Amino acid sequence: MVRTPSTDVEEELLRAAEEILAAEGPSGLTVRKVAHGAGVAPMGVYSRFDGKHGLLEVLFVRGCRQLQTTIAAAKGPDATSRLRDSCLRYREFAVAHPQRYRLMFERMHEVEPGPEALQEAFSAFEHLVQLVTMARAHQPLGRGTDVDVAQQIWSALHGAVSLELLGIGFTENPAATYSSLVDALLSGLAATATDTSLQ
Amino acid sequence: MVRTPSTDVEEELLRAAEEILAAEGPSGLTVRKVAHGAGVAPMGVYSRFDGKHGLLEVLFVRGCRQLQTTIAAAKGPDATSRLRDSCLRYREFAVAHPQRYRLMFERMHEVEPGPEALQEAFSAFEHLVQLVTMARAHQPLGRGTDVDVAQQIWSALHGAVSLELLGIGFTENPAATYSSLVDALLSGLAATATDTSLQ
DNA sequence: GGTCCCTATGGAACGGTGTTCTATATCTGT
DNA sequence: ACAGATATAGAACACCGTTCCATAGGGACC
Repeated sequence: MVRTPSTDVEEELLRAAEEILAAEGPSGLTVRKVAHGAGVAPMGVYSRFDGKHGLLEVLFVRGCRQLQTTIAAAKGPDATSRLRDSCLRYREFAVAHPQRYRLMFERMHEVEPGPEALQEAFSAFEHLVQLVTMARAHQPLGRGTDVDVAQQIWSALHGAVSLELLGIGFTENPAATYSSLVDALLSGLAATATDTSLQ
Repeated sequence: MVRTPSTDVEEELLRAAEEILAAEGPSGLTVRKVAHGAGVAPMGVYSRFDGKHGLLEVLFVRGCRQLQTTIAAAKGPDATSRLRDSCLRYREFAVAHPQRYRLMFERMHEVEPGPEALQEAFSAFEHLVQLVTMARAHQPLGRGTDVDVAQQIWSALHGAVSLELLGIGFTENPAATYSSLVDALLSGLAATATDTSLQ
């Protein structure tokens, strides 16, 4: 029924798209360039995906999974240190794949991820929530629900990474400043913790 | 020598641009729309400003000044509480003028502010640095230079605001989560402070 | 006041974008 | 081998920022 393509065009399009993204950034990601890189006419992007929007959505989901994988690899003797290690790996991912991070967050308005993409993609955030839950099992951490605390941590991480990628960081050693921020926030969350039984 | 324009076209263009920005967001800001709104041909944007880039740069500088004004209005009995109030006003500005904040940071790659725009515009950040300096005169606050600490604070504020404006905040009460984040970070900075004489 | 000239402007045109349409070439099933 | 469906290539469309150029308009001088 379904004609099997001679070459897997979808994979070729995604390969070309990620190559262009890494080389030229989100601005260079045009339908014509991606199609040309895959040896296909622009129409292929519409038959295989839902136009540029669908292509970007796939790249968005892929990026979120990579980010989750990076964070999930955090190691440490206890839950708190694993949470801290996850925070540090968050920046390492963004620094290692700046164009991908830009596409996912700075240019999220172009991606316009649908509910399914957001839901399935942001299990990365739920993983952070789990880290918070486990850390809270051993020590108090912040106010509000686990989601609230995870959101606060994510906010700080994203803000630091975002400003650094935007090039408007005024600090000399971004990694050290980032690390200090993580230490200060986690320390402050432990200090300002309240009863979590109400969550 | 210079022909005086019948109406101040520059002001009219900026008025139309800010009107469109507030109504439709950065995506709706097209040269043709702005020129039409000002009753001028698109060419006017190039004779009065340096094309769309120059127009966006002016909007960027204006936004930074508004942000600085908002933050500078912070009140409090001591420097620490003024710093905390400034942090809260930061979010209030973003929530009150979301499209402007988006243009300034989320779409900064379209604005491409030049060195002069960055220098004169980001005196807002220097104001934050001054707040940190004054707060540190009364209590220890964080590690590193005043700029380092200010950068950490700004990172957290921007990250929280950015995620909220992106619509990927999973918390129920964004204002409360934001306030908790500020409290936790300031508390943590005070707790993780080291000798600042090395700055 | 009349004339000339310069300048700023309006409108068309250009290259590029995402998207759509349609004729065609190709592959599948009989 | 043939008939039919299908995916594709290429042109076309609307929009974007930008540029070019003829022209209408006001300022300077007589």
